[in-house]
Amino acid sequence: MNPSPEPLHAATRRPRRASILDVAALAGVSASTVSRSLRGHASISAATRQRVVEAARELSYSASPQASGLASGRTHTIGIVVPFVTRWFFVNVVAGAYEVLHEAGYDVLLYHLGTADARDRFFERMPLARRVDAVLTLTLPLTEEHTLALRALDMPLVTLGATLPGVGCVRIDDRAASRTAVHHLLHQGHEDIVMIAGVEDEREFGFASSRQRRAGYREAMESAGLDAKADIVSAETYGLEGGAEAMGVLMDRPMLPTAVVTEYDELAIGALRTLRRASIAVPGRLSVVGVDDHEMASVVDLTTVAQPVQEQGAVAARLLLEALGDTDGSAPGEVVLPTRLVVRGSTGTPFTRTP
Amino acid sequence: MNPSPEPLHAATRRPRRASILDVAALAGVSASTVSRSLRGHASISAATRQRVVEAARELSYSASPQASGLASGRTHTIGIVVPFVTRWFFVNVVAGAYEVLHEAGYDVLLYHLGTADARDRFFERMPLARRVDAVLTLTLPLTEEHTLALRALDMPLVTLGATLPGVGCVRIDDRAASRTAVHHLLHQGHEDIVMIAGVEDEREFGFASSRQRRAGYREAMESAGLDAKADIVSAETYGLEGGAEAMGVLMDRPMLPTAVVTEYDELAIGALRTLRRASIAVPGRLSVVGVDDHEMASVVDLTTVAQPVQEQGAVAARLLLEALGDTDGSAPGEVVLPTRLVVRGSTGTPFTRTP
DNA sequence: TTGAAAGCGCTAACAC
DNA sequence: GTGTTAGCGCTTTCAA
Repeated sequence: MNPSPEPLHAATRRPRRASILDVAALAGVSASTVSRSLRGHASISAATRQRVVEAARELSYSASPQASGLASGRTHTIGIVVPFVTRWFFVNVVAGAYEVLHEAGYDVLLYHLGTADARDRFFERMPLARRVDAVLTLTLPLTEEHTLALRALDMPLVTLGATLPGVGCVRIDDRAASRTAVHHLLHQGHEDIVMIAGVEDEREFGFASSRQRRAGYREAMESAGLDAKADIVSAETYGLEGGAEAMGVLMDRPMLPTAVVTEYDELAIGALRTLRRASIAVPGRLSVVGVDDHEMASVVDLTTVAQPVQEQGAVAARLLLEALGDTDGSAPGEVVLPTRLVVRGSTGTPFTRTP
Repeated sequence: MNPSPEPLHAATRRPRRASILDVAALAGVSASTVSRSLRGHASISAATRQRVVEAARELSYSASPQASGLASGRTHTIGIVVPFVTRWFFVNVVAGAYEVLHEAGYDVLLYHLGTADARDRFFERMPLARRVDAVLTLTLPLTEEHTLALRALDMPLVTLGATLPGVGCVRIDDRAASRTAVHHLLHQGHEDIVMIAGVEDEREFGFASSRQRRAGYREAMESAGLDAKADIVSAETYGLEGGAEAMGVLMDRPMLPTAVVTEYDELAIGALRTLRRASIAVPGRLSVVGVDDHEMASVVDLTTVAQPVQEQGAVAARLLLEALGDTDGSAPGEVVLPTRLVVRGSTGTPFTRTP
């Protein structure tokens, strides 16, 4: 083994990256001219710019974001704050936003705020300050203090899946989505329709969308004159396992409903697992419908109300870029994207004891 | 509508964030003392530090990462480079790494390099330079030029799922994982075992793990004296749809094998969807086994070889932190994590025409 | 159209 | 222990 892994033709060590001065020297101009040329300022002669660009290429120069950020006050970075980094919905929203932001030259700084405590700490210390130019928050249950801290940042802000007064927002109509799911079951003749909804811990998981979807379920039941039958089982944990357990709870009851609607697909998928293991026929004995159109919905043949996920991320990103362009804080819009029912094999006519 | 959304009690506008000088003034010390106190330098009297910390809290001061980065040469940011942002494996690796890095005070900058072109552009412009302190690359097929550019960065580097000579690496034994899957089928009496593997485009998807898993399959078949039957079908696209289509291709052949092993679970899950739609019994007519233990594997009852995913991310992150601590470039280790067979309901004894 | 000079907000080397 | 003095590598007035 060679104790010194460096080649002996020294000078190769730490090939200090070229600075703006190196480029300036090579192009025979001043640093300011380099700066302006490279950022496409109008007031630079084509010839000069040409020389500068070539010099920069020659030295593989690109400006230090740190330095230019410090000098200009812009970071060219967007912060995205998510409650779950691994869940299908969030992952896809981030992916959608990422593409748009990256295209526009922005880097993405990801913050994962999985617990209410993490959120409290985060908004207290506000690591976003001076690190990003704008913020996208996903579906986070925010307290008064959180939103105040966010506003104090005084930078473009867009929320996704949750509304904040006066803040740009992208979402679907969660109530309508939920109603659509229930209506589908009603049309098939179901009356005993129970909802499996997400964790019911306001501080930790108080997602606005969750409240809305629960409300949508109740509305649909009510408008069908089935208020008395409306019944919501809350999952104990987020995701698949939560749905699986909730279905177990439902099965322990004396009477099984004929249909279940879930707040989101992962709950439905978990429920389907429990049903399969218990050999309960779907949709023969029980129909199941979700909301999302999760990638795996097609695999388990789940009927669901599809929402555009990557697109929501993309739209949110564009809203942010728009706000970043304006100097005046033009009215931040609210964009509501459409959902649509996707009928698959997990729903059918209700089970009856004596057909 | 109020045309001026600002409160009239002016002065609230843009409450310039406190700088280190403000804190220094309030605490009655110099800027350097503030800097040292806040970063826990040893040579500061407890009393002074106390005063500084309080002053900082009072003004909700926290250092600008831009400025401190520029001055110190460290960014307190780690770059993670992934080929897919939405795929289960990558998402979970990122999540595992994120927790560890975040805990250690590092921010995470995410780069998505979905196509070979994107990779070429990325490594040419190297936006990582001066933006991060260390880099974690996930399973990327890297060309000579890419790795050179990466090395020229001269910062700690760890790869996950792919080995790079002289670079720290975290992975599983992909060949062994694949062999385990095949052995499981062999033990059940299968001989007609076909592999469904990922896209076979070296430039775009030439993942090392893919090559290794294919090799493992061949080895296992060979050591069972079944070389002649070894047969690999490559998917056309990455993920579920790829597996679904590949299974379709397989079904169009005159003879269906009795078992299929896939390179990773999403392919297996896609294959299962195709099989269900074609009403081909699993495992009655065909057994299916994957590699990963994807979250959904339990839902579709898929037998698979489990690998620890978040843990791989966490281990990689720790390797990075270690390298960041050392001043000498101590030998970057290679960590190989164990896999284990998880038997579920998608595998069974081979189908025979005349039982 | 270009250059000189003054920072951006911090940290680090050197004094004391 | 603590303060002083230089920068880190850019952008941005302000002049020319």
